[in-house]
Amino acid sequence: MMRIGETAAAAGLTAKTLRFYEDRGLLPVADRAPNGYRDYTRETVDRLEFIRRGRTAGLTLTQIGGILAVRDAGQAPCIHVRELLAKQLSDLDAQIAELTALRATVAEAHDAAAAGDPVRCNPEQICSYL
Amino acid sequence: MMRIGETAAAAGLTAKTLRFYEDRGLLPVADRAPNGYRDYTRETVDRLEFIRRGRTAGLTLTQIGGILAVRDAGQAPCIHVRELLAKQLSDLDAQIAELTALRATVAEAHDAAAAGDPVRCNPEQICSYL
DNA sequence: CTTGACCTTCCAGTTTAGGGGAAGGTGCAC
DNA sequence: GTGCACCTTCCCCTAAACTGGAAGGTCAAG
Repeated sequence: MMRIGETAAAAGLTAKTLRFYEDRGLLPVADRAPNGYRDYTRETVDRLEFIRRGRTAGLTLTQIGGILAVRDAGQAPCIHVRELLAKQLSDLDAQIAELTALRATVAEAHDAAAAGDPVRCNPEQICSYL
Repeated sequence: MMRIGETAAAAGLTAKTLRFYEDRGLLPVADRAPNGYRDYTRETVDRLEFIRRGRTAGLTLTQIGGILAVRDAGQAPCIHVRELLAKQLSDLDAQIAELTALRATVAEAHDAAAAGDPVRCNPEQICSYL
Protein backbone atom coordinates (compact mmCIF):
# COMPACT_ATOMS: atom_id res chain seq x y z
CA MET A 1 0.00 0.00 0.00
CA MET A 2 2.98 2.27 0.41
CA ARG A 3 5.74 2.50 -2.11
CA ILE A 4 9.36 2.78 -1.09
CA GLY A 5 9.75 6.53 -1.60
CA GLU A 6 6.65 7.36 0.38
CA THR A 7 7.68 5.04 3.21
CA ALA A 8 11.19 6.43 3.27
CA ALA A 9 9.92 10.02 3.33
CA ALA A 10 7.54 9.18 6.17
CA ALA A 11 10.51 8.01 8.22
CA GLY A 12 12.80 10.81 7.11
CA LEU A 13 15.05 8.50 5.09
CA THR A 14 15.72 7.78 1.43
CA ALA A 15 14.62 4.87 -0.73
CA LYS A 16 18.27 3.89 -1.05
CA THR A 17 18.51 3.57 2.68
CA LEU A 18 15.50 1.26 2.87
CA ARG A 19 16.95 -1.07 0.27
CA PHE A 20 20.22 -0.97 2.16
CA TYR A 21 18.49 -1.85 5.42
CA GLU A 22 16.69 -4.73 3.74
CA ASP A 23 20.04 -5.90 2.48
CA ARG A 24 21.50 -5.72 5.96
CA GLY A 25 18.59 -7.62 7.47
CA LEU A 26 17.17 -4.70 9.45
CA LEU A 27 14.03 -4.78 7.36
CA PRO A 28 12.40 -8.07 6.38
CA VAL A 29 12.42 -8.82 2.66
CA ALA A 30 9.64 -6.60 1.35
CA ASP A 31 6.42 -7.83 -0.21
CA ARG A 32 6.05 -6.90 -3.84
CA ALA A 33 3.19 -5.33 -5.76
CA PRO A 34 2.26 -7.06 -9.04
CA ASN A 35 4.52 -4.67 -10.89
CA GLY A 36 7.52 -5.65 -8.80
CA TYR A 37 7.58 -2.55 -6.62
CA ARG A 38 8.26 -3.05 -2.91
CA ASP A 39 5.13 -2.70 -0.84
CA TYR A 40 5.25 -1.44 2.74
CA THR A 41 2.83 -0.85 5.59
CA ARG A 42 2.66 1.53 8.55
CA GLU A 43 4.53 -1.04 10.62
CA THR A 44 7.55 -0.52 8.44
CA VAL A 45 7.49 3.17 9.26
CA ASP A 46 7.41 2.32 12.98
CA ARG A 47 10.31 0.00 12.51
CA LEU A 48 12.24 2.64 10.60
CA GLU A 49 11.57 5.17 13.31
CA PHE A 50 12.85 2.73 15.87
CA ILE A 51 16.00 2.30 13.83
CA ARG A 52 16.36 6.04 13.65
CA ARG A 53 16.02 6.43 17.40
CA GLY A 54 18.67 3.79 17.83
CA ARG A 55 20.99 5.65 15.45
CA THR A 56 20.30 8.86 17.34
CA ALA A 57 21.44 7.07 20.49
CA GLY A 58 24.65 6.24 18.68
CA LEU A 59 23.95 2.54 18.26
CA THR A 60 25.34 0.82 15.19
CA LEU A 61 23.09 -0.84 12.64
CA THR A 62 24.44 -4.18 13.84
CA GLN A 63 23.34 -3.48 17.40
CA ILE A 64 19.93 -2.28 16.26
CA GLY A 65 19.64 -5.36 14.09
CA GLY A 66 20.29 -7.44 17.19
CA ILE A 67 17.44 -5.76 19.04
CA LEU A 68 15.09 -6.25 16.11
CA ALA A 69 16.06 -9.90 15.78
CA VAL A 70 15.15 -10.52 19.43
CA ARG A 71 11.87 -8.79 18.94
CA ASP A 72 11.20 -10.65 15.67
CA ALA A 73 11.80 -13.89 17.52
CA GLY A 74 8.78 -12.92 19.61
CA GLN A 75 10.54 -11.76 22.76
CA ALA A 76 10.42 -8.35 24.35
CA PRO A 77 13.89 -6.92 23.69
CA CYS A 78 13.85 -4.47 26.59
CA ILE A 79 16.41 -6.29 28.70
CA HIS A 80 18.65 -6.50 25.68
CA VAL A 81 18.09 -2.81 24.99
CA ARG A 82 18.97 -1.96 28.57
CA GLU A 83 22.24 -3.87 28.26
CA LEU A 84 23.08 -2.17 25.01
CA LEU A 85 22.35 1.23 26.48
CA ALA A 86 24.57 0.47 29.46
CA LYS A 87 27.38 -0.59 27.16
CA GLN A 88 26.83 2.47 25.01
CA LEU A 89 27.07 4.65 28.12
CA SER A 90 30.38 3.17 29.17
CA ASP A 91 31.70 3.37 25.61
CA LEU A 92 30.74 7.03 25.49
CA ASP A 93 32.39 7.70 28.82
CA ALA A 94 35.57 6.05 27.59
CA GLN A 95 35.51 8.06 24.36
CA ILE A 96 34.90 11.30 26.18
CA ALA A 97 37.72 10.57 28.59
CA GLU A 98 40.06 9.78 25.72
CA LEU A 99 39.18 12.95 23.83
CA THR A 100 39.51 15.01 26.99
CA ALA A 101 42.99 13.64 27.60
CA LEU A 102 43.89 14.35 23.97
CA ARG A 103 42.55 17.87 24.34
CA ALA A 104 44.84 18.44 27.31
CA THR A 105 47.85 17.24 25.32
CA VAL A 106 47.00 19.43 22.38
CA ALA A 107 46.29 22.42 24.61
CA GLU A 108 49.72 22.07 26.14
CA ALA A 109 51.42 22.02 22.76
CA HIS A 110 49.29 24.92 21.61
CA ASP A 111 50.08 27.00 24.68
CA ALA A 112 53.77 26.41 24.11
CA ALA A 113 53.37 27.51 20.50
CA ALA A 114 51.30 30.55 21.47
CA ALA A 115 53.92 31.60 24.03
CA GLY A 116 56.10 31.24 20.94
CA ASP A 117 59.78 31.62 21.55
CA PRO A 118 60.74 32.37 17.95
CA VAL A 119 64.15 30.89 18.59
CA ARG A 120 62.50 27.54 18.78
CA CYS A 121 61.43 27.95 15.16
CA ASN A 122 64.67 26.43 14.06
CA PRO A 123 65.17 25.34 10.47
CA GLU A 124 67.46 22.58 11.72
CA GLN A 125 64.53 20.75 13.19
CA ILE A 126 61.01 20.08 12.10
CA CYS A 127 59.00 21.96 14.70
CA SER A 128 59.74 22.04 18.36
CA TYR A 129 56.11 22.62 19.27
CA LEU A 130 55.10 19.17 18.20
CA MET B 1 72.63 2.57 5.94
CA MET B 2 69.36 1.53 7.57
CA ARG B 3 66.98 -0.89 6.01
CA ILE B 4 63.25 -0.40 6.19
CA GLY B 5 62.53 -2.83 9.01
CA GLU B 6 65.21 -1.38 11.22
CA THR B 7 64.05 2.17 10.56
CA ALA B 8 60.45 1.25 11.21
CA ALA B 9 61.33 -0.50 14.46
CA ALA B 10 63.37 2.51 15.60
CA ALA B 11 60.29 4.68 15.17
CA GLY B 12 57.87 2.13 16.60
CA LEU B 13 56.18 1.50 13.26
CA THR B 14 56.09 -1.27 10.66
CA ALA B 15 57.80 -1.52 7.28
CA LYS B 16 54.35 -1.52 5.68
CA THR B 17 53.60 1.81 7.28
CA LEU B 18 56.79 3.38 5.95
CA ARG B 19 55.97 2.30 2.40
CA PHE B 20 52.49 3.66 2.92
CA TYR B 21 53.85 7.01 4.14
CA GLU B 22 56.17 7.21 1.15
CA ASP B 23 53.19 6.54 -1.06
CA ARG B 24 51.23 9.30 0.64
CA GLY B 25 54.09 11.76 0.29
CA LEU B 26 54.90 12.01 4.00
CA LEU B 27 58.29 10.47 3.39
CA PRO B 28 60.40 11.47 0.38
CA VAL B 29 60.95 8.71 -2.16
CA ALA B 30 63.64 6.61 -0.52
CA ASP B 31 67.15 6.10 -1.82
CA ARG B 32 67.92 2.55 -2.84
CA ALA B 33 70.83 0.28 -2.04
CA PRO B 34 72.36 -1.57 -5.03
CA ASN B 35 70.12 -4.53 -4.33
CA GLY B 36 66.98 -2.41 -4.57
CA TYR B 37 66.31 -2.19 -0.84
CA ARG B 38 65.19 1.18 0.53
CA ASP B 39 67.95 2.96 2.39
CA TYR B 40 67.20 5.32 5.28
CA THR B 41 69.14 7.57 7.63
CA ARG B 42 68.64 8.85 11.16
CA GLU B 43 66.80 11.84 9.76
CA THR B 44 64.07 9.54 8.59
CA VAL B 45 63.61 8.29 12.13
CA ASP B 46 63.29 11.91 13.34
CA ARG B 47 60.72 12.55 10.67
CA LEU B 48 58.79 9.43 11.59
CA GLU B 49 58.82 10.44 15.21
CA PHE B 50 57.49 13.82 14.25
CA ILE B 51 54.70 12.11 12.34
CA ARG B 52 53.97 9.97 15.35
CA ARG B 53 53.76 12.97 17.64
CA GLY B 54 51.35 14.55 15.21
CA ARG B 55 49.20 11.41 15.18
CA THR B 56 49.31 11.36 18.97
CA ALA B 57 47.94 14.90 18.89
CA GLY B 58 45.12 13.60 16.72
CA LEU B 59 46.25 15.26 13.51
CA THR B 60 45.47 13.50 10.24
CA LEU B 61 48.21 12.34 7.92
CA THR B 62 47.07 15.01 5.49
CA GLN B 63 47.59 17.74 8.09
CA ILE B 64 50.97 16.36 9.08
CA GLY B 65 51.90 16.15 5.42
CA GLY B 66 51.04 19.83 5.14
CA ILE B 67 53.42 20.70 7.97
CA LEU B 68 56.19 18.62 6.44
CA ALA B 69 55.67 20.19 3.03
CA VAL B 70 56.10 23.66 4.54
CA ARG B 71 59.23 22.56 6.28
CA ASP B 72 60.55 20.79 3.15
CA ALA B 73 60.04 24.04 1.26
CA GLY B 74 62.60 25.51 3.65
CA GLN B 75 60.29 27.46 5.93
CA ALA B 76 59.81 27.04 9.63
CA PRO B 77 56.33 25.51 9.94
CA CYS B 78 55.72 26.71 13.49
CA ILE B 79 53.05 29.26 12.63
CA HIS B 80 51.31 26.67 10.54
CA VAL B 81 51.59 24.18 13.40
CA ARG B 82 50.11 26.70 15.79
CA GLU B 83 47.13 27.20 13.51
CA LEU B 84 46.61 23.49 13.13
CA LEU B 85 46.77 23.00 16.87
CA ALA B 86 44.20 25.75 17.39
CA LYS B 87 41.89 24.16 14.88
CA GLN B 88 42.43 20.77 16.46
CA LEU B 89 41.51 22.22 19.82
CA SER B 90 38.23 23.61 18.58
CA ASP B 91 37.47 20.37 16.71
CA LEU B 92 38.09 18.43 19.89
CA ASP B 93 35.86 20.75 21.88
CA ALA B 94 33.10 20.28 19.34
CA GLN B 95 33.48 16.51 19.39
CA ILE B 96 33.49 16.37 23.16
CA ALA B 97 30.38 18.54 23.31
CA GLU B 98 28.62 16.32 20.81
CA LEU B 99 29.50 13.15 22.66
CA THR B 100 28.48 14.70 25.96
CA ALA B 101 25.08 15.58 24.56
CA LEU B 102 24.72 12.08 23.16
CA ARG B 103 25.68 10.66 26.54
CA ALA B 104 22.89 12.65 28.18
CA THR B 105 20.35 11.29 25.69
CA VAL B 106 21.49 7.74 26.20
CA ALA B 107 21.59 8.14 29.97
CA GLU B 108 18.00 9.27 29.93
CA ALA B 109 16.89 6.25 27.93
CA HIS B 110 18.95 3.99 30.12
CA ASP B 111 17.52 5.41 33.33
CA ALA B 112 14.02 4.86 32.00
CA ALA B 113 14.94 1.27 31.16
CA ALA B 114 16.58 0.72 34.55
CA ALA B 115 13.53 2.07 36.34
CA GLY B 116 11.91 -0.57 34.15
CA ASP B 117 8.17 -0.62 34.26
CA PRO B 118 7.77 -4.17 32.92
CA VAL B 119 4.40 -3.21 31.49
CA ARG B 120 6.24 -1.14 28.98
CA CYS B 121 7.89 -4.31 27.66
CA ASN B 122 4.99 -4.80 25.36
CA PRO B 123 5.14 -7.34 22.55
CA GLU B 124 2.88 -5.06 20.53
CA GLN B 125 5.63 -2.56 20.12
CA ILE B 126 9.32 -2.76 19.53
CA CYS B 127 10.74 -1.31 22.72
CA SER B 128 9.42 1.69 24.52
CA TYR B 129 12.78 2.51 26.01
CA LEU B 130 14.23 3.54 22.71
C1' DC C 1 72.35 -26.25 -1.18
C1' DT C 2 68.83 -25.04 1.56
C1' DT C 3 66.62 -22.64 5.21
C1' DG C 4 65.14 -18.36 7.02
C1' DA C 5 64.89 -13.60 7.57
C1' DC C 6 64.85 -9.94 5.20
C1' DC C 7 63.35 -7.14 1.14
C1' DT C 8 60.47 -5.95 -3.44
C1' DT C 9 55.85 -4.93 -5.96
C1' DC C 10 51.02 -5.11 -6.45
C1' DC C 11 46.28 -6.16 -5.35
C1' DA C 12 42.71 -6.46 -2.18
C1' DG C 13 40.36 -5.92 2.07
C1' DT C 14 39.09 -3.86 6.68
C1' DT C 15 35.20 -0.49 9.03
C1' DT C 16 30.47 2.37 8.69
C1' DA C 17 26.37 3.87 6.52
C1' DG C 18 25.05 4.75 2.87
C1' DG C 19 25.48 7.82 -2.10
C1' DG C 20 26.03 8.06 -7.33
C1' DG C 21 24.70 6.77 -11.42
C1' DA C 22 23.69 3.49 -15.37
C1' DA C 23 20.25 0.86 -17.87
C1' DG C 24 15.79 -0.27 -18.00
C1' DG C 25 10.50 -1.10 -16.49
C1' DT C 26 5.78 1.25 -14.91
C1' DG C 27 2.12 4.18 -14.93
C1' DC C 28 -0.29 8.56 -15.14
C1' DA C 29 -1.11 13.10 -17.32
C1' DC C 30 -1.00 15.93 -21.27
C1' DG D 1 2.92 9.21 -27.85
C1' DT D 2 5.61 11.27 -24.93
C1' DG D 3 7.22 13.44 -20.91
C1' DC D 4 7.82 12.77 -16.08
C1' DA D 5 8.25 10.80 -11.63
C1' DC D 6 8.74 6.75 -9.78
C1' DC D 7 10.47 2.05 -9.39
C1' DT D 8 13.94 -2.09 -10.34
C1' DT D 9 18.86 -4.26 -10.12
C1' DC D 10 23.72 -3.73 -10.33
C1' DC D 11 28.17 -2.17 -9.37
C1' DC D 12 31.37 1.18 -7.89
C1' DC D 13 32.72 5.07 -4.63
C1' DT D 14 33.48 7.61 -0.25
C1' DA D 15 37.03 8.56 4.25
C1' DA D 16 41.27 6.85 7.25
C1' DA D 17 45.10 4.55 8.01
C1' DC D 18 46.67 1.00 7.41
C1' DT D 19 46.95 -4.59 7.11
C1' DG D 20 47.21 -9.15 4.75
C1' DG D 21 48.82 -11.92 1.44
C1' DA D 22 50.78 -13.61 -2.98
C1' DA D 23 54.80 -14.13 -5.85
C1' DG D 24 59.32 -13.39 -6.12
C1' DG D 25 64.46 -11.37 -5.22
C1' DT D 26 68.75 -11.11 -1.76
C1' DC D 27 71.92 -12.61 1.34
C1' DA D 28 74.32 -14.72 5.36
C1' DA D 29 74.61 -19.00 8.08
C1' DG D 30 74.78 -23.93 8.59
